[in-house]
Amino acid sequence: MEVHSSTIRDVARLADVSVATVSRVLANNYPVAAETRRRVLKAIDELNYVANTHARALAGSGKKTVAFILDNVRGAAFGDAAHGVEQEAARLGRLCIVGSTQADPARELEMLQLMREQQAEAVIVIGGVTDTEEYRTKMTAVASGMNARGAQLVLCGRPPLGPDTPVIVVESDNEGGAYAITSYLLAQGHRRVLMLAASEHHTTTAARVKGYQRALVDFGGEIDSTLLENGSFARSYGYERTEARIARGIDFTAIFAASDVVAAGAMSALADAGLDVPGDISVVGFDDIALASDLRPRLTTVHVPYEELGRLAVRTALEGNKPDEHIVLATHVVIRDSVAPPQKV
Amino acid sequence: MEVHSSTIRDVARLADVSVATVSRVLANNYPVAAETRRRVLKAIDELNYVANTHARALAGSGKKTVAFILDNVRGAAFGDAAHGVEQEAARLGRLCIVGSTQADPARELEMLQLMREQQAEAVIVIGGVTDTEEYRTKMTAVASGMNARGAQLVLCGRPPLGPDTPVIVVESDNEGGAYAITSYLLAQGHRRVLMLAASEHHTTTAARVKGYQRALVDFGGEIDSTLLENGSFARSYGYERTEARIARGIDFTAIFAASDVVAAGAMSALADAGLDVPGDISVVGFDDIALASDLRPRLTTVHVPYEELGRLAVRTALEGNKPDEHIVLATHVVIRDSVAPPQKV
DNA sequence: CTGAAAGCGCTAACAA
DNA sequence: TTGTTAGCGCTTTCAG
Repeated sequence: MEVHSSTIRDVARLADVSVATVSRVLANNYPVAAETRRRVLKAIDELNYVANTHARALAGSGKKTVAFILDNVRGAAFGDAAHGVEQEAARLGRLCIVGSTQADPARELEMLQLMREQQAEAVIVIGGVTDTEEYRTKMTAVASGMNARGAQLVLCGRPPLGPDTPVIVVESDNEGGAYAITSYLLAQGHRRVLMLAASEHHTTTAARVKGYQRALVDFGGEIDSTLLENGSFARSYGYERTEARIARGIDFTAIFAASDVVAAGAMSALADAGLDVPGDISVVGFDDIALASDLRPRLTTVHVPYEELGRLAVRTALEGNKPDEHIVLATHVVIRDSVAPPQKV
Repeated sequence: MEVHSSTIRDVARLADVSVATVSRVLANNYPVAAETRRRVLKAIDELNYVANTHARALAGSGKKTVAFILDNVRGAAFGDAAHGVEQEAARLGRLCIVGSTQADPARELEMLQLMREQQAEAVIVIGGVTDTEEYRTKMTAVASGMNARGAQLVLCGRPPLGPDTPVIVVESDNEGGAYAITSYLLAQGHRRVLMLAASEHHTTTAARVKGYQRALVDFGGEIDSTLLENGSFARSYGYERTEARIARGIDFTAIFAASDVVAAGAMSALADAGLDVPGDISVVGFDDIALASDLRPRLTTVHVPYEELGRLAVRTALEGNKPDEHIVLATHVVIRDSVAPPQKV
């Protein structure tokens, strides 16, 4: 039952004016006699007329739109970033289009293309990525293509592509945060810190691992590769890997989880094994999502300003003037209750 | 630096064919000589051509879109629903547009209008609402208006508007869930259950309060209005109100928070006051978001299938055939560790 | 203050 | 297999 919806012409006919006049009362940007305006408004109301954005956009007017693409709308961290994007876009009078990719690179490219077709003024890609040659090539092409038609690609929480690529990058200092929290653990006396990292070539994880290792080295220790686990950002990974390490014999005094969610899983496994945090084992996370303060003990972690990241991504794209700006937001350690000096052996 | 982006005509010129031919290779729905196709593809590539969705939509083709509107992208529960919507929309080949309203009714109406202008095939409004006469009137008008032009309004997690209104409703059984979990508390021996509800006329809260009170009455008890608090769905409300009640003297043995997030706040206040859960006070929540299993003790709560709610909203709107279907998904109690029989006095 | 008419970029008959 | 052309619904000069 495809109903023929009423157009501006129907309104014009009913109000007995020209379409131009209707357009003018709609846009409210041109003098129209009060009586005429009234008639037009009445007709609009009677016909339940709703303007067609597509026609408007084609004719060169209409609201601009901002698009954002993320792995998954659910993740608390990305949810915060999405919120920042949405907020700022609304503030600047833009509409938002979203797409999620389930971490599938092919789907990411597909969404990117879709967003470009939508004539998005800016497309914001949120979250880390597995860095491959192919990814860089394709993304660089997208960036140039968008730039050529006056649109802007923004990488949010992901490193730059390379020199001279017209892409705005807004990320947080993952390496610095990891360095800081590892140092904190070290300063408390821990020497064997198990790191529960995500997949190896994922940019976010890579930076966090790098900070962790740099702290270890700077502190005069060495890097024990058996203390570095690779997996994912899932809670279940934190739980299972911790459980397995416990079963194999505990050869660490602290756990550095690459995300708060993974930390939650680890803490849960520790509790199930009858181990006390931080009495027996200390645990730290990364992200500082709301969950961190609800865990018991409350989780010591690295704060990442996700919402601000999202807001800045939009603002820089829409109001900035450099198509290749690179912003790095600071992260900082938030000390709560999940760390204590290691037990005497 | 508004760059003139290339159009289908530019491609046609470069490939030395007509625009129709270009359109045909793009749509891939009509025979085109291999050699011609190759030339066109090459031209597209060279010009970095991206089709214009608006023009496509106007000409009567193009991807359909589904829009969804929620209070706030951050909330875990709504995030799950949003995820369901996004997933299902993608599966059915639709693009998603989002808007958030910050619980401002005026903004909700505004977004609704915007979504309609976008020619959204379905507009899904997620989350409860403060039920007023004005809300019903306006929403009913929107529903009819959309229906008249073949679009569908869907209320997700919000009750129906009234008879004969062409709006699909997909909600969960809030009253039943509240009844069940209150009964559970009662069966454990609790008689004085403090309910931390949100704002009074909010549909979601109202249903939960109703279930709570019905259980009380069915169990032969009476309703003590001093045990019903009204506030919001915020964590801070849970914390502060609990803190205040403790200070005033504890006259309850269990707390029923209207959401898990509020329960988290309450548990935190309890812990800070040196009270043990469930030793001293039992606590239950509502929603069963991921947080519930991370709290210590793990929270006994009512499971609400948010993601499924979102998925169903899309599916029913796009594939259903009744423009006024009303679906109610069951909820159920998830027993974890936050409830114990009340202490002997 | 109002109207007529020329597009915006694309699709889909209809011709060839 | 390819080209020509008439719109899709709206905005916006340019003329009254």
